[in-house]
Amino acid sequence: MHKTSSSEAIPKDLVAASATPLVLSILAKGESYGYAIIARVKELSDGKLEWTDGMLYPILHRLEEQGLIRATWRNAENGRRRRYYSLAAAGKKALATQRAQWDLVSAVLATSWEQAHV
Amino acid sequence: MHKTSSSEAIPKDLVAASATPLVLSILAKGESYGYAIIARVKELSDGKLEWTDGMLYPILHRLEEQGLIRATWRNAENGRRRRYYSLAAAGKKALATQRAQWDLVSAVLATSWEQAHV
DNA sequence: TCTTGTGCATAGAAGATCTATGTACATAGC
DNA sequence: GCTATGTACATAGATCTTCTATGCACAAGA
Repeated sequence: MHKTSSSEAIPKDLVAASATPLVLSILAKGESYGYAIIARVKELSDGKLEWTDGMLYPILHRLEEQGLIRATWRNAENGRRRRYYSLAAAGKKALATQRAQWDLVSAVLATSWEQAHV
Repeated sequence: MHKTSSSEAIPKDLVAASATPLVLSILAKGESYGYAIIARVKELSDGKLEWTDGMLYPILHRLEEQGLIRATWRNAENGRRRRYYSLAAAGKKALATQRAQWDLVSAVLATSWEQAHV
């Protein structure tokens, strides 16, 4: 999968801010691997969020390095080699923290929007 | 106001992603100026979000350059010179767009969290 | 006159992102 | 058995952003 650009895109900073909690929460449901995670994000967002593999892998590597997720190589039924990721204990905690932070900021925005009658 | 660091902070990327819509929505309620915006953010977040002036002004300059907000120098009652900002028409539109984008991403996260039983 | 608080400003270090590009192999079609 | 396509992972480094550190100015109070 080598895709480029797209129109009406979600701003980069928003994608960046949501990427980590989204990956963690997907893995919280059970182990998965790169391509499947991208497909899952697309599915969850009704096709509105389309990640590229090039942006996901660095995130996975970073999360692994931070000890939030664990990875193992395994062979899929179809004969392909895949790197399966699963949530580590630290990742579970991080997910809870990040969710709280996201909710906090969302609440602040909601209040401000309300008062501005957006 | 020259403040440094803080503990248990909201991640930078989340602050960055929320900063623009937050500033726009504050200005949507009526014109304001740098220091007051910072105070308003602190108030809205119950003290949990504390922006520094150093991070806000570049954002204001960028938004002005993008034509989303307008600025004028004026003297406050206290004799101080202040730069008052107000929302431009383009800013109103941008705010609506950004709100929709934030809500979309929030919904995706919410779905994923729900399924993961976070 | 010193300190504190208000108020705006910016250079540039530091850091993050992600595009472009690469490899590899399975499968299907011809 | 050749080619195209899709799956799957990987990463260098250009590019862009962010924000810390620092500066200026002035009012007011001590």
